[in-house]
Amino acid sequence: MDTLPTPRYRIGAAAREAGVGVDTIRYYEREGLLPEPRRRASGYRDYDVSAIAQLRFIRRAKELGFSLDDIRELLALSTDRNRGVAGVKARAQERLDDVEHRIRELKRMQRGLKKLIDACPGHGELAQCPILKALSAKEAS
Amino acid sequence: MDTLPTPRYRIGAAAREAGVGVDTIRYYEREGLLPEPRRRASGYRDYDVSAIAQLRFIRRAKELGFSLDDIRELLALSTDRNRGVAGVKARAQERLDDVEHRIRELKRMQRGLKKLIDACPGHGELAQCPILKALSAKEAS
DNA sequence: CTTGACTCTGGACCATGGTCCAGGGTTTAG
DNA sequence: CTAAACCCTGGACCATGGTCCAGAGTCAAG
Repeated sequence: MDTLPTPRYRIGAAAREAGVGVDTIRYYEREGLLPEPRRRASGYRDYDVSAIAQLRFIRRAKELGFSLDDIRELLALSTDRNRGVAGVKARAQERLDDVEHRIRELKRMQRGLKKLIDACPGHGELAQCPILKALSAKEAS
Repeated sequence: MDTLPTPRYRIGAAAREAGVGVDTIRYYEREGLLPEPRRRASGYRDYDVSAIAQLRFIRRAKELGFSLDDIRELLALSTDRNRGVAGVKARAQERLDDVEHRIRELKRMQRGLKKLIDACPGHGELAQCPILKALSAKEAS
């Protein structure tokens, strides 16, 4: 049996499939996050499913809090036979530590804000507002 | 008894007191986050404790996740006798909602990352790496 | 064969939150 | 009196992550 022709995408279709903008794709290519795709005779970029997958990878990684720099590195590791798996795991662990740190920070904020909101009657003199008091804003000059 | 002379600060001292940079203070002033201070005969900015307090307010609010836009609004509310207290409380509530939303998002990331890390042996074939698999990165072209 | 939708390139532009610099004047310690 | 440390202004510059534009070529439907 002969292989089915794999689907091909022009940039617009690829963008729709991956849920990103056309300009974003070209931007990622410039930034080295996406390999340069084949070109059609017309000069149009010609993507296959693996490019779509990589775009989704980038999107998901971004959702996991990776910066584009992080992602570039992750992609590089994914083609490095030596440092590969261990490197990827280490990156992921770093990202997890970072995420957990951010959760702790946000919980601190949450406690702070809750305390202020609970203490605030929501009416009355500005001078009595515990939120402003706590933040101690004053006019100068 | 006569009033004690209130302490006065030049921009450098104010910056040290508030824990921000000199350029940052001038930036906040340009952006309308800090009132224009008095000037000395020399033209030097002349701050008092309330300006220091306001700088600390800005710093703390930023730590609570407020953007400079948010903070500008908070400062405006704090001088608005009508919408004042209720407005401030509402802003704080919005910020709390936002913080809680971000905590939920980060916990989602945390679960995702944990699952990947636990599944990854840390060695072996790249092709077998569950982290890369999950993110489905492939080379195109 | 025309029209509209799509694509190309190179480069400008956006918001955010600063940071740095040049070319001056001021203040203070020794 | 001088040198160091400080301050002034206006404007350039930085990273991040895109977004938009002009002017030109390509492609599909009717």
